[in-house]
Amino acid sequence: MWDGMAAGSNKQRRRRKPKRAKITASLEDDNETAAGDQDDNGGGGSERQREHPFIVTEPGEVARGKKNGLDYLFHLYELCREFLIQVQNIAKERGEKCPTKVTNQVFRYAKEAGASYINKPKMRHYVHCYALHCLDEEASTALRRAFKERGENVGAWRQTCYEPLVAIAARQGWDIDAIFNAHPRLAIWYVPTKLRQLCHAERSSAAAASSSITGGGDHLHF
Amino acid sequence: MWDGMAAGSNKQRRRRKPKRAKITASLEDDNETAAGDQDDNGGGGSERQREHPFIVTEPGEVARGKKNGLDYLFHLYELCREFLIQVQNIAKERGEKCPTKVTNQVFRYAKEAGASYINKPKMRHYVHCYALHCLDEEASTALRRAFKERGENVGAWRQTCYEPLVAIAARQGWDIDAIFNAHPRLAIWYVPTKLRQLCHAERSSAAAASSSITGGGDHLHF
DNA sequence: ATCACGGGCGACCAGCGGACGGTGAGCCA
DNA sequence: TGGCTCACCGTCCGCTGGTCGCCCGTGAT
Repeated sequence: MWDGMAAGSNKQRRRRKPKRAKITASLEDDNETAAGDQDDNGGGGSERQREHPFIVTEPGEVARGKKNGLDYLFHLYELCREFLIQVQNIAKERGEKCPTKVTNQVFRYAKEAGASYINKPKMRHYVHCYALHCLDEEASTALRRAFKERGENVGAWRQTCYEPLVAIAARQGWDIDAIFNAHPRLAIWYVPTKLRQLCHAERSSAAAASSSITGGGDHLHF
Repeated sequence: MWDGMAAGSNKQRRRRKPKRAKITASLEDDNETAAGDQDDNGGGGSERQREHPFIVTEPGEVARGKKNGLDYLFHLYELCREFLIQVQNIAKERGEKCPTKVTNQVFRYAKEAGASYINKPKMRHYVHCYALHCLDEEASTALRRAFKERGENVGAWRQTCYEPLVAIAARQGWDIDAIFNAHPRLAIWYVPTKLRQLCHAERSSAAAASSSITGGGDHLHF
């Protein structure tokens, strides 16, 4: 029910050139890659090319094997906030436009500062998961435990995070932007398109249901 | 002093193709072009192609000849606000991202709604003049009267509007963005780059002057 | 009628917010 | 060790915000 909605309705196909670059080489800093990361990275002189994939963990749990846990994911959002604050301070000092959100500029700054493990597609991908963590930590924790127990993968957990957020929006007049903006750590993140669409769709069907139940005087009122 | 600063410091030249299109034809609506406009538009069957240029007028004064007055200019800003509100209402209804500023989308909407006399370069050009009108109507009126009396052209008046705004910023901690955002009719307009630069330059030189006057303990403090 | 002035706004550009899906890391058998 | 699952993030795209200066309307002569 929370999957596939408003996902395939976009304009056209893209992606026409594979164009593999494959530069490799240029060994990175390599040391101290992740929060509480205890893996030895193999032991050869290889450089990390991607971050380890996330797995569903409960709060406080360290991910085993070549994986990262969700505490680390949420920690990345806090890091981005700190980079944003630095970018804001620099902008104010220079009398330039001061960003209020995590923009491309902030991702660029983070990369230049050596935080190469932060990138835009990843952060945008999990924004709503972080939102749930901010807005209802109890519910977030419960969901993490449930999905860990069932052995679900990260994609399944991520999809399911939409549901409680829409329920929160329902309780607060469906204004998901206002909900984000009211929370100091969340206000700096753009509301994900899909979350906004889900809220809108749910509001519409909720309104339709209630007007068909009340049975008149409310529907077709324009 | 208020002219030429930070104006020629940009990256490179542009404009490589004249490429005149010159479509002409396609007669427009033509009737009722401007607020209080009493001109007959020539009498032939010609269509208006540009708005009449602005001249410096005092409040309440109707521009003579083929000119528009400043009351009309400021009226355009109010119109844009109304178009923004309509765009916001449509966006909320559809569950789409809701603009808080006058964006390209709003200018496009205004044009589609028949307000072809509204366009982005014009509105952006005079934003700081409208800002002065909003923030200190007395000072704005005084400036208009002075420049009208002296027979100055619009460009000269426009340039001079920066000065009292920088003075206002000086009194309020130099935060021009905060000043714009605190005013409900101004908050929907982007702060012009040049105004921001002027505030920054003036703050810097004011700080330098005060630290050299106090004569020690305050300057070179980093 | 002609001319010089000056400013309106068409059209441009760097970079933005947003999205997709091919590599290739990773785990299990 | 081979295979196959799945998600990380390089790379794209439609636009945005911001700007410049050409063209021509305009009033004086």
